[in-house]
Amino acid sequence: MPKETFFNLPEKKRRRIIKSAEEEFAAYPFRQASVARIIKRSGIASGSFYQYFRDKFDLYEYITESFFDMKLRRLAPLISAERDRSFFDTFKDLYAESLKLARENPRLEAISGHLYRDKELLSRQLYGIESRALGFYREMLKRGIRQGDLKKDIDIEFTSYILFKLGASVNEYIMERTSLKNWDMKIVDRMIDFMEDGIGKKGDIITVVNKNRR
Amino acid sequence: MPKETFFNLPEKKRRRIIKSAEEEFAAYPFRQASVARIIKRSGIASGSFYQYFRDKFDLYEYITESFFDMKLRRLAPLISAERDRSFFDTFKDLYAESLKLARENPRLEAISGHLYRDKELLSRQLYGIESRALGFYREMLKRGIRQGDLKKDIDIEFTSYILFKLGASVNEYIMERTSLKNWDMKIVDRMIDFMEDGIGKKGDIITVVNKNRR
DNA sequence: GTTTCATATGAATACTGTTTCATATTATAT
DNA sequence: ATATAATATGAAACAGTATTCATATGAAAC
Repeated sequence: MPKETFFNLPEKKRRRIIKSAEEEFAAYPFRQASVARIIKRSGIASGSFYQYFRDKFDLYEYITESFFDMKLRRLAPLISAERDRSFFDTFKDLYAESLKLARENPRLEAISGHLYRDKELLSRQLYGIESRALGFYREMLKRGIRQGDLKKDIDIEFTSYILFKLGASVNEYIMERTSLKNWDMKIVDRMIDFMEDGIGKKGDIITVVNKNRR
Repeated sequence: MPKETFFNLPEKKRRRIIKSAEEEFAAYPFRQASVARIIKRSGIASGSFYQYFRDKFDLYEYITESFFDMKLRRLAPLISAERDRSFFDTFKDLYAESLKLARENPRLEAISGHLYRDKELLSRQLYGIESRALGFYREMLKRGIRQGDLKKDIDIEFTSYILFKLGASVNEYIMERTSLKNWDMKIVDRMIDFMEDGIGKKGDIITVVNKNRR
């Protein structure tokens, strides 16, 4: 947490500092990001920086935590049990929303892109992002099985890990390409098809649709 | 490429240097790996280091390239067209072999683990590891479709990317856990099931097995 | 024994990095 | 107007980093 001094600052100055920091952390992973450059860009003295923040990580943590908080606030309503959507539809909703969020905040998205590639950072307790996300997927999978949307013999531990990583990869895939109209969601659909049915060609199949499928 | 001086060295010394370097690059990603520590551990003078290698990257490149060369030599026979194995069986063979390789060379495996997380390093021409691997998956997919093992409407570009990332993730998953007997291959089977059929529960299905399926 | 060549050495160089600290400035309260 | 507290400042300290270079050592050649 930044020091009180930082929060006492006039908003304009505070915003300028945060913006400079976001730019820096978007351009470079944490370790390569330079306090010196953040200072230069935001036009404050190096001494001041340490009046506002304990150290580089303090600022980094503040920025990323804020972003994840916002993300969680936006995604939480989508998994509410009352919505009565199938596992895969919920998954799609979550994806649509988090892609929208990413497009609205490309800087923050770039920052968390770096974060996801940094093992050491990922496992620092305060975040526990990886384990939080895994827990989240685990619960979704359990519900999916209860609802009859998923095979009931899947390895939850393994599958939650795979979905977590798959999600990050698809995100990267989309972010690295320019966005044409509706293109993002086409990719998401492809991923969900992949998750749901795989890529294997079955024999010639006659399917008797399960009645209570949502 | 290391300088000639390096290759003129007595084998024992050469091996000691390489071992120290491997330990360093296994413990730290490239940028954090320290030439000073490699020097200390291998007991050579800092000046000598630069008699042997152009710079830190020269040594790093030498180590990683050697590893990938070996890997390729071991995997290449498995994709020979004469083997007449299905797409998924080939995939499994490749996985089994590269896991064996990883278990035999944990240090080298750790090094390439770091490498896969480093975007900048991954895209340096000399490697082009990512694009090489993607090309490899692309060809496998095309053949899988020709053989009738895969759905014919898959997006090859997207799917090869996904398989590449999925492979790396599963590798990580396995490497992070202690190896019980046959446990590795159980995980690989799970991944292949996931790839082939997905996790979605179909309706009650009657399958008419396709006769020319291998 | 002397010359020649390859190799070995570690102090010195030339950074870039974060963080501290004593001091100056400004704002607030009395 | 004075005292007190909060904030601003940039030089300096400190801890690294990779790399260079002049010199020393050792081995082989003549």
